[in-house]
Amino acid sequence: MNVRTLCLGILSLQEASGYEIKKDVEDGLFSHFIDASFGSIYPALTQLAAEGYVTVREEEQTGKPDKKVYAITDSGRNALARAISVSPAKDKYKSEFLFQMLLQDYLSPEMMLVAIQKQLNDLNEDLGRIAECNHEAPIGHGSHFVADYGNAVLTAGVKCLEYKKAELLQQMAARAAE
Amino acid sequence: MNVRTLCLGILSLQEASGYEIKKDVEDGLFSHFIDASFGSIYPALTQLAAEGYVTVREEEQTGKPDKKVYAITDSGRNALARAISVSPAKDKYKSEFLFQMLLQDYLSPEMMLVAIQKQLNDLNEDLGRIAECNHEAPIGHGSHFVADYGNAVLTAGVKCLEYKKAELLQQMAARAAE
DNA sequence: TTGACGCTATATCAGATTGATATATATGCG
DNA sequence: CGCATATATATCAATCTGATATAGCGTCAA
Repeated sequence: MNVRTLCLGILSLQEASGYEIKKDVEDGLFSHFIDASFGSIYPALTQLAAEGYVTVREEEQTGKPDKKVYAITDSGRNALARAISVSPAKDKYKSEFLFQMLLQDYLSPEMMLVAIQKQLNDLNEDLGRIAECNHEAPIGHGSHFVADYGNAVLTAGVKCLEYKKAELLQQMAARAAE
Repeated sequence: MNVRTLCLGILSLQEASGYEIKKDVEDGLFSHFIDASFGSIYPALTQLAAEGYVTVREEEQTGKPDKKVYAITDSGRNALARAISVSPAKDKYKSEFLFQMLLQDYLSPEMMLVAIQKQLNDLNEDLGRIAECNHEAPIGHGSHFVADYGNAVLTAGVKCLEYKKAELLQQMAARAAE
């Protein structure tokens, strides 16, 4: 799935500017399972507009710079329906943290502890974002589904890491006592 | 973290050809949290060799084509230690499946069921790969750490989806009974 | 024995994407 | 006024993916 389809999907839920789409995938409903940068979002919106899948409207704002608000068209909804009907690609999970942990022989216990703590913070931040989004603006059944899945997976990660952290602290204490 | 560092990390555990590195990230120890294609692995190895971080040796095989076996050098180990000492980037998780589920209004219940079942299969395949790898070739503490984390997270995903699947089947049965 | 298929193995490249950078408007703070 | 921060759009080099090409070798059936 490319960024064009992603934008169509978000615009099918609500009109938005490029900046707002970026916020959705960074802090919003989509943040824990989608990623996209300005460098792909803005060209995608331009292209979608050229293809007639979205309309643009310049909107003046008070206290903020003007923005371009994009809205999906019927033609865009059809294209979206076609795009998400094909069997989706397998999930991709990339973790530099786990890469570090696999190569832990190159790390001091102190550095491992820092890395684990950072990962715990990241996971808890994601959990917080999910809680906030689902409280503020749940969108149909879909948002509960992805929130439940996200909570389940992230909570399991936290639990596992809390255990690993305790184990490590115990080892460090034992070594210090020698 | 780029593919060059990834290759150095794998080569720090064992010598390998480009093809074998690809297998490691596709079916092996790294499969559930790393991704890399031939198009990035082969150029990375060529570059690492040019920089003196790895050595190459052509190896003839019986019953298979020849291969180029890469081995890490001391200079490469230093570069690796430097690279993994910097705080790792945040995990990236991309899920077209969750994107589909968020936009489930565009999907029939039957299509949702197919998607959920496919996701369950994918998760269980990953769990199978982890079990196999850890049984066959555990590499120090690191591989237990990543296996435990992967098991925890993937199992939580399976559990959540089994529940969602049952819920959906119940709804479909109720609708059919009307 | 031929040829179709699959696995091993390396290589290349167009197209997509990232991450950084540039530019601009507006607000608030000392 | 300068500085920081948030909003907003845009661009681009470097990187990476996904597809494709090429080739050696084994197996198995026609």
